[in-house]
Amino acid sequence: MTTSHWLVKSEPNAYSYGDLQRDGKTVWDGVRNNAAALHLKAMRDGDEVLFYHSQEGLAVVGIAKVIRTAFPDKSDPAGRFVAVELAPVRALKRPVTLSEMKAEPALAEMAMLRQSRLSVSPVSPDQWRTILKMADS
DNA sequence: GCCAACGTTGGC
DNA sequence: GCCAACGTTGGC
Repeated sequence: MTTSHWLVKSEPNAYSYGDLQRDGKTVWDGVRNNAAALHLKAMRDGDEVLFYHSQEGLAVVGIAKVIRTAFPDKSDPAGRFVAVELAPVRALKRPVTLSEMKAEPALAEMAMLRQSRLSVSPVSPDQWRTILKMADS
């Protein structure tokens, strides 16, 4: 079975990568965008996820993994959206900032750069490798 | 704080 | 079913 790679955004003052490390795992709910929800549904157990801090930090700071695939998001009264569960893997040795990512030609096609408001987006194997290299991790 | 991008809502 | 108005996200 092949694993895929993803990127999720979170405002660190709402929920940071440090919070995920402290908690050990978390329910990734509250996504209210159809494109993002499709990506959540495509996640498989063990898929690895870049954790990006939006608003403050503006950088990929760590790696998480999917430990529970999509299930109904209890915080959605209409019952249309889904959540997954994530656990921390490791913090990056060095955060990779948005400006570095924008300056890297290998990342020009990255979904999160092309559509800045998308809170859950796919990451190709090449993009994944590039970002880890930029993080020295 | 401002504004661009983009999704959603509601009048017609 | 179209499209203008409005709300939200997120970078600057």
